[in-house]
Parts: sequence; structure tokens; C-alpha cells
Amino acid sequence: MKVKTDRLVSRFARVGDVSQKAAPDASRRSETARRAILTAALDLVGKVGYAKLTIEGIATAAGVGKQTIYRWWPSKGALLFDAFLTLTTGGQEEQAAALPDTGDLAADMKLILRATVNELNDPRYDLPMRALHTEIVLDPALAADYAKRLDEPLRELKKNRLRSAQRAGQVAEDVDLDVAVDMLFGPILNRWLQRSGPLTPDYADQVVDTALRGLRPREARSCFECPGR
Amino acid sequence: MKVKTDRLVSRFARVGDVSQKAAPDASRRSETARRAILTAALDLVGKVGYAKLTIEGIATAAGVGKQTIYRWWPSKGALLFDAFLTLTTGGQEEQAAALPDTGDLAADMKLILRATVNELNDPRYDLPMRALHTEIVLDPALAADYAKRLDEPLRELKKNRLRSAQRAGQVAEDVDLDVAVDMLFGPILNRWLQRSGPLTPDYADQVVDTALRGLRPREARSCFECPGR
Amino acid sequence: MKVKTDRLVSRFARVGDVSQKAAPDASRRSETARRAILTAALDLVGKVGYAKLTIEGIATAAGVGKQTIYRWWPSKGALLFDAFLTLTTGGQEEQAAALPDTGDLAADMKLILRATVNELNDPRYDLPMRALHTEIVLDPALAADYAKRLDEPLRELKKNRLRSAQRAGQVAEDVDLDVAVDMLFGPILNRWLQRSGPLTPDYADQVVDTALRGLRPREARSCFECPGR
Amino acid sequence: MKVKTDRLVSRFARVGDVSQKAAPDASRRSETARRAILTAALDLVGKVGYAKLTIEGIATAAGVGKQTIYRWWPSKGALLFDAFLTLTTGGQEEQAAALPDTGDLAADMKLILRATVNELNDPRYDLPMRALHTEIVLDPALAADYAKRLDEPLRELKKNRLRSAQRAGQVAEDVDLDVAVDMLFGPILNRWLQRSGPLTPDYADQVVDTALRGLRPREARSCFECPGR
DNA sequence: ATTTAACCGAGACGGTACGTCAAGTCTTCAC
DNA sequence: GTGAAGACTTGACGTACCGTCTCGGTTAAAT
Repeated sequence: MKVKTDRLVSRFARVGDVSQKAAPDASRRSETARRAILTAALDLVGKVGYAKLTIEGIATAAGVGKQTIYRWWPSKGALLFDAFLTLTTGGQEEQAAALPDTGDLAADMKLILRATVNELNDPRYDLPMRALHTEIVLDPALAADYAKRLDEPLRELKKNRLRSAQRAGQVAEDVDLDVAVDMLFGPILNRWLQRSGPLTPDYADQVVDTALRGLRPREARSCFECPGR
Repeated sequence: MKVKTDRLVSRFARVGDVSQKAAPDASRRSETARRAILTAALDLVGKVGYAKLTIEGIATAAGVGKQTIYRWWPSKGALLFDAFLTLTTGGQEEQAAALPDTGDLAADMKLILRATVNELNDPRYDLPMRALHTEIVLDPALAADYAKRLDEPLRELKKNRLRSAQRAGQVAEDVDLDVAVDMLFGPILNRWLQRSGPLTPDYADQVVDTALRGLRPREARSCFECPGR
Repeated sequence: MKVKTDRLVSRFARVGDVSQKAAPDASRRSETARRAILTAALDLVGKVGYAKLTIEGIATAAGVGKQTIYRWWPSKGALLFDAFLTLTTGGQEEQAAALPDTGDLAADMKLILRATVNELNDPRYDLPMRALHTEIVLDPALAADYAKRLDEPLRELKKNRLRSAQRAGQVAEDVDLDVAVDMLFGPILNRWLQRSGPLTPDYADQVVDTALRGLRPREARSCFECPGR
Repeated sequence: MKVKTDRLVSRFARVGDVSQKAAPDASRRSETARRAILTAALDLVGKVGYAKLTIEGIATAAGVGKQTIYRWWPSKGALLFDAFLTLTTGGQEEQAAALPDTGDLAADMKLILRATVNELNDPRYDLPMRALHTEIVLDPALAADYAKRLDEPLRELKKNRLRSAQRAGQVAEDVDLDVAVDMLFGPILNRWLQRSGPLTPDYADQVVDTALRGLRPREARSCFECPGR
């Protein structure tokens, strides 16, 4: 199976509405306004940065009354989340079904992590994603929403790929796949968020290699090569 | 060498002043005011949350004029950073010199990661730390400061411990220690920041075990243990 | 001829519709909605005061769409005027034809002014009437409407009574009746609007007595002017 | 004694501050800002009318923050009142001491009422005064303030003039001077507020003549009561 | 007897202003 | 002569209503 892998998060998000407000009549909702708002939000995050992003600014840029924003989104973070989803999925709900699986786990994972790194380095994604994380760090409700609608679907795909590898004997049976996913993607995300180092494709490769092999030396391996056999 | 390991970050931060402002005469600075401000900032982050933390609030709580804050700190993030350092180091600059090294790498790393988990779960640290990360995500200058004064010293200690293990043949020679540190701590920090799962001591143990062993099955090893030999 | 005199304004207003809007089909107008709106408007003026009276509030209280109000009334003032007329006339157009005329001008005028004072002191009238005057002061169109449909009919009745007194030799021939009416009712209305003093029946009597007699002392000059005797 | 009589209200108002807010430190108050606000308020009432007068508009026009208005005035009416006082008294507290007293009561009163009429017809006073009355009608607190600081001082002067006439035997001993003042000025104010007729100097004269003489015919009764008969 | 056009309740929409809060600057007073 | 106190301008907040505009659903007049 073939999948475009230049974007990762982008292709696996579930679109929906984060609003919890006491229900306005959604059937009367103006789709025009909705799109204008989400577009304006993304534009502005890119232009002025999240710290200076204001609801008023978004409303003005979108040619919309403030109330129309407050009516449909409970917080700036929720709006940003929706805007981000629109960005990543183009507003469509259909999802790619799987990550690449060529049989070569290391190669596939490198492809995937490099795609992630690419995305995180793309300014079009970097800024809104940082903004989103700013809110997630402090707002558990938004974090839960993020987990359910972005993180978990993706994580499931990643676990599926690893499970397939497990079946193929390329991953140990007793490895917790959640931990495995964390070990592969945690370092990347962390370096990106904290800027604790350069976020390069090489780094992605290193993480994959190290995670697969483990930190310990492979005494076993020397044994494997044992000529006496 | 013995080190108390119930706190980690707390014990290894370098205290300093993040201010970049055109220098007011620091010799005239009121130490009383400085301490009152930092204490008030921490108190308030805990009480009202970072989103509602205001300079005015801090000034009032500290019994200080707003100007006194603006004079000495360039941003809320910088003030928060200082406050955080005061919290973690108690304002003293002496640093513990090393992480525990009993010779048992797995055990030592579990100790360290559990300490980290503890700290992240302690509300006294959790809230200010989240607040700090909110700022770091968006503010590269603060991120650099954070890297230099908190992350790097700690990372050096961690790398030292791993280097020692490398010398002892417990870590492969060709492992990049930065990557190794990221693989151990990245998952923890990430799970904490995104709340993508429960942050327990068990999880810390799992991370250590998985990181050391690697994801791949150890055919080799089974061979090593091969009874037929 | 006998007339109930405990209410004054109430009994002499001409009911009508102040609307000037491009004609909606009045034949289809819902009488239910109209009444509900006028009633709700009066209720709300009493409950929340004119300053906080809103079209939306009236619509909600009347169980009516906002458009139904905007369709039939051009302004809040106009609506209030209609509501006020409904209050004072009970929606009927028949009018009492005359003020009391017992032959005793002073007594009759006192009766009338006391009735006016009563009405102005009745909270059911006081609040809506004040509200109406708020609009009249600033809106000449509404003032004209008020003049034509409330003030002038009443003024005509008052002038009729005075004219009858003039014929009976109780009012000087050369007195301008409009001025006379102003002198009798102006003080009352003014004291009510500006609350420049207590608005009592006694005050009404004083005004009548003083207006009839004039400010000047009488005996001296009247005798002085009777040289032939 | 001579007094300029082309303005009346203007010359007898007591300047003060209507504010009841929990005390900001008035000693630190910016006189510049205060003046700019009052001036802008008057300008705008004239330009856009009271209905469209907004705090925001005043703040902008005055080059002042909204808070500076909210800090010092409790309501738009109170601000308007202060602005109006500034207009009428030029901000000075010294007051003219008396109304004209030539000995000829009718002439003096006509002078005074004509001055009042003049003022009410002057657009510079008309609009702010109407605006002020709009608020007074609904707001008893403001009405009280108005009474105390504008109406009463003026009324006292008027009563003084009448008292002097009383002493001179030109006004009956038993006339209540408050009623007398109301009868002279009430008609004027009322006609102005309700626009129930043209407000001309002639009208002022008529009011004076009618009020002094009374409505009743004189000769008949005065002779009738003549003791010499 | 059915069309058809208007009114009706409802309420989303683009706006304006509200009154509040805090940011960051500037001035004044007291120690 | 520093620092608390706090007034100042600025600008965004989130709310309340404005007056306009659909949207279905009655409902009464005209087919």
C-alpha cells in the first residue's frame, strides 16, 4: 500500500467541532462565516504570532461580528484547534487508512519520522501548532479534545504499523506499543517544542535506529556471529 | 556518591537573572522587593493559574509598585522563569554534582525518571512548570535561556551518567548520548505536557527498560542463552 | 355634565398608529401580537425602567419575533407612545367630550389639576410617561405626534372650559387662553419632570388660586382705580 | 444694580463634581484630561446629538482613555451635567449676586424671561440642555444634583427679586414665592421641552403680564369688594 | 380547494458600544 | 533618590442590543 508521506499529522486528523456551548441552532449556521473565521485565524497566527492573536482581529479580518465567533467557539484555543484541523485535513473527514508498510520497519519509521520533522519545520504548520500547544499545556479540556481527535487516531495508525512489525517478528512481543510510539515520537516533539536542538531528518533517523536497537550493546550479536556454529 | 533523588530539576538549576533591559543600577536593587515579587508570582500561578496571572496582581500581592517589576524583568515569562528557579533551587547557586551511579544503569535511570515523574506530578511544580513551558513554546529567547540555564546543565549530568555506563560497557559505544537522553526523558515530558496518558512511576520503568533493550527482539540473545551450546 | 375626574390624560387621548413605515398589509396584522407587544412594553418599562428597556426584551416578553416589532413601529419611542395610549385609553377611541363645568371656575380647575397630579403620582403612569417624555425631549417628530394626538385634544378641552369661564365673566376677555393653560399646567408638569418639589393636591390648589388672582396685590389698586365712588 | 441679562442659567450655576465613585485620588487628577473630556462631550452633543453620544466617542475625541472617564464620572448624565456647567459658568465659581431690580417688576421679569427664552433658543445651549433633561427625567439622583446645583441657586435669586417686589407692595403678601416662580418659568420651560408652541420673547412678555395680573377680570370684583360701598 | 403571498416565531448575522481589565509608561509623594 | 502608589493611554475582553436578514410554519386572500 502506498501513501503520500510528505505530510503526516495533516492526513490523519478527524474534523469536528470542539464547541461545548449551549446549543445554538447549528442548522442555521453560516458556512461562509465559519470558513472565513478559520482562514482568518490561520492567516493571523502566521502574520502576527499567537501572542498577538485576538478574537477582535480575527473577526475583523474575517469580516464577521465578534459574536459569531463567541457563538460557535468556547475559547481561542478551540477556535485555533478547528482552524488547525481545517489546515491539516482541508476540511475533509476521509482519512488515509494506514502508514507505509514495506516490510522494512526501520525504513518505514524513518520515512514517517522524517515526514513529521518536515511538517514541524514548515512555517505554515509550525506557528499554528505551537500556538495550539500553548493552549494544550494549560487547558486540560482542550488537551483531551486534542488527544481524542488528533493524537489518538494517529497513534492508532502508528501502533498498527508496529503491531504489523511485531507479527513479522521485527518488534519484541512484550514491548508496550504505546511506550514504543512515545519513544519514537516523544524525542522529536520535545526537541521541537523546547528547541533543545536542531530538528533534522538525520536526527529522525538516529532516533529510529537507537530506539530499535536499544541503548545496550549487543553481546548477543557477537555470539550470533560466532564462527563456531 | 549519594544524592537525594526525590527531586530532580529542582536540584540542578543555575540561578541567575534573565533580564536583558538596559541596566538599572543593580547595586541599589531592593532584595526584599525582589524576593516578594518572585514569591508572589509563584503563589499566584498556583492560585489563579497562569492564564489569569497578571503583573498588576503580582505587584499588589507583593506590596510593590508595578514599575519595580517592569524595571527588573523584561516579560512575564522571564519573571516566571526566575520565580521558577527560586522555587527549584531555593535561591542557592550551589549545585549537586552528579546523578546516582550505583553501577546498575537500569536501576539508576529508573530512580532518576521516577524522580522526574514525581516532580511533574507535584502540583507545586506542575503549575509553574506548565506556565513556563507555555512561554517557552512561543518565545525562542526564553527557550534559549531555559536551555542554557536549566536544560543543559541537567542534560550534562544525565549524559555523564550515561557516559559512565558506556565506559562500563552497559551502553553501546556508538550511541549518541543526546539522542539517548531524549529517548529517556522525551516520552515523559511529552506525556506530561500533552496529558496523553497517566504519568506513573511504572511508566518511567517501562520507558527505561524499553529504551535500554530496544524495540527489536533479541534473537541473538536467545542464541546466547542457547542451552545446546 | 358630569365626568369622572380621577384620571385626566387617560380619558382624552386619541388612539392611533404612529407608524410611518412603507405600508405592510395592515389587514393581515395579528391583533394578538400587537396587544402582546404593547402590554409587554408597558410591563417592562415598569419593571426594568426605560433605560434598560430593549426591543429584544419586549419581543421575548411578548413571545414575538423582533421583526414583528420592527415591521410595525419605527422607533422605540413610537412603540412606547402606542403602549402609553393603550394604557390611558384602554384602546378605545371614544372620548369624553368635556371637562367638568359647575360654574365655579376655581373649584373645577382644582378638580382638574388635582386629577393631573394624581395621575402623575401613580406609578403605573409615572414611569411610562417619563419614558415618553425622555423621547419627546429629543425627538421633534415624536413631539409633534404627541402634540397632535395627546396634548392638543386635551388643551382644546381645557381652553373650552376657560372660554366658558370667559363668557361667564370669570376670566378676563384679553387673556390668551393658551397662555392661561400653560400657566395652570406648566408648573405642575415641570415640578413633576424635574422633581423640583413635592407634587401634592395642595400645590395644585395653590397654583389655581395664584393663577386666577395673579401675583399683584388687589385691594390697593382696585380701589385706587375706583375714583368715582 | 446692573447685570448682563442676555444669559440667565449660564450665570448662576455652581460648579462642582457630581461624582460619587469610590474615591480615586483626586489630587492626582489630570486637569488636562478633565477639560478635554468636558469640551469633547459638549462638542459631540452638538455635532451628533445626544442619542448618538457615546462614551467611546467622547474618549476618542478628547484623546483620552475610556477608563479616565469611567474613573471620574458615574454616568453619562453626570458627565454631561459637568460639561454643561463648564459651558454655562466657564468653570468659574463666582456667581452674579442678583437679578436686575429697577423697581419695575414687570419690566424686570420680562427682561429675565426673555433672557431665558434666548438661552433656550440658542443651539449651543439647546442641545446639551435637552440632553441633560433627558437624563434628569429618568434619574432622580441626577435630578437632585441638578436641583441643588443649578435650579435652587437660580430659584433663590428669582425669589429674592420677587421678595423685593413684595416689600415694595408690588406682589401680594400671601403669594407663595415658589409657586410664583413656577408660574413664571414653568410655562416657558414646558413649551421648550415639549415644543408645544413657538418660544418667543412675546410669549415671555405675555406670561409675565398674565401671571402678574391673574386670569380673573379686575374691575368688577375689585369694585365689588370695595369697602367704601 | 388549492395556490400564493404575507405575517409570524425564531434567531443567526455584521455591527457598535458597553463597562472592565490589564499592559506598559509616566508622575508624585514619602521615607 | 528609590520605590509604593496610582493615574494615564491603549487596546482587547466578553456581553448586550441594534436593525437586517433568512428560515420554516401557519394563515388568509386570490385564484
